[in-house]
Amino acid sequence: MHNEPTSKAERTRQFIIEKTAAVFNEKGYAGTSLNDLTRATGLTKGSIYGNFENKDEVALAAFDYNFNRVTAYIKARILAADHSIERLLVYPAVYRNCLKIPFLQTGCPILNTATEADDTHPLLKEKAANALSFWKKSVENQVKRGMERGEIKADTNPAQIAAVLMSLVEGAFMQAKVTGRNTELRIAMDFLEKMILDLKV
Amino acid sequence: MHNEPTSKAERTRQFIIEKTAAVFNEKGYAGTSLNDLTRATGLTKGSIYGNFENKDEVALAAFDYNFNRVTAYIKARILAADHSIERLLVYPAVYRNCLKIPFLQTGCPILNTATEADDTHPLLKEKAANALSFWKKSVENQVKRGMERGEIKADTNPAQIAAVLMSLVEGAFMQAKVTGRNTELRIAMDFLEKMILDLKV
DNA sequence: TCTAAATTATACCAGTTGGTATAATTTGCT
DNA sequence: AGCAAATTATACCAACTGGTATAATTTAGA
Repeated sequence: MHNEPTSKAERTRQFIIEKTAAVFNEKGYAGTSLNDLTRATGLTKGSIYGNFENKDEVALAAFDYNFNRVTAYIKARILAADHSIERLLVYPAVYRNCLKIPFLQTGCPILNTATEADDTHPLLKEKAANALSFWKKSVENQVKRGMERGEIKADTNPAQIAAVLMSLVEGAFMQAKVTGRNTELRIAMDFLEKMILDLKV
Repeated sequence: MHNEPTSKAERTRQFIIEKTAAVFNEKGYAGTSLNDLTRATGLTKGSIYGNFENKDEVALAAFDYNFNRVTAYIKARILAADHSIERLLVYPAVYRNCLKIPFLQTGCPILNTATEADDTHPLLKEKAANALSFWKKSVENQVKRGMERGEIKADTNPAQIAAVLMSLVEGAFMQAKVTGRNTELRIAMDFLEKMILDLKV
């Protein structure tokens, strides 16, 4: 983490990303207008276009920012644990409360971006797909680490755990978000927890 | 199924819904313009507004149509089976191939609508939430029926089965749609199948 | 077949969209 | 402090947005 001499423009660029990220996640790409961006930042169009090529570039940067926040939050909690089972349990523990976590209040960035962009916006679609790959690899690596350390049963299939974990989280998150209740989310996360605990040797 | 004397307007209304439903599911509510609607139908704005109050009303009708198609398809396959386990297995069997089913090619209507509308469009949001409730009740009823008939273990929790089944389907569908591959979908549906088979007495 | 009513097309509206020159203002280096 | 360069604001653009009167055309019953 070296502090490079940030120019005004670099700082403004970052400021724009931080202020608009929530708007993009809330309203989607098509639903967010340049006007929304100026309102969210207090800047003018000229200023925004001085730092970004177009709306696309802001949206792409905003997605990275949103995804990064989630990743950093999860990562911190994972590193705080040592045992692989504990580490995997971070996912149900976090998403169980997703409706209360500030930057998840407007929904999961991956889910939001994936469902909007899959048929309409190739660049955003690719970002969402890459985010899923990254997440998948992370989970798989935690499982493998657990197996190497003798903490997780040797016959465990990392790819299976990752696919089921991610599907449960995303599917349950969607339901919680749109129904406004977390009954199903709680059930799904309870189930996921048991599944993870069942991996213990 | 009584054939009421359908007026021209009623037929046109239905025609508009059928032709625009796919567009709404593909581009979303905000991403679909009146222009898209005229292009999809070959009709003019005047004609569309002669049959609908506004874009909202078309979108809401289109959602019902989209959801209905999925429901009808699933229902037909469920009724073709008798044993409760077989009936529940319809879900993984169908969604395993979701990328190839014509009216699911633009994604799951519930998922698409839920993620776009949850923060932006109360009416659509409610429709998505109601669709989830309907689906949940259907699964729960199948499980209960199976328990009454002695086909499903007595200690099964219908709400749990419904929540896990729906989360797995929606989460895995999303991944398949955005990555363009069905590896994770297949894994998740395999898992779901085993879970359902495990309910057998 | 005629005709009143129902339906569809035309032509328009004001407001908004994403985007861009250009002018005004800040920066930050010497 | 002075000044060139980088940054931000202003004012504008054509295209498109959802929506609406009104005119033209169909429809279908007598």
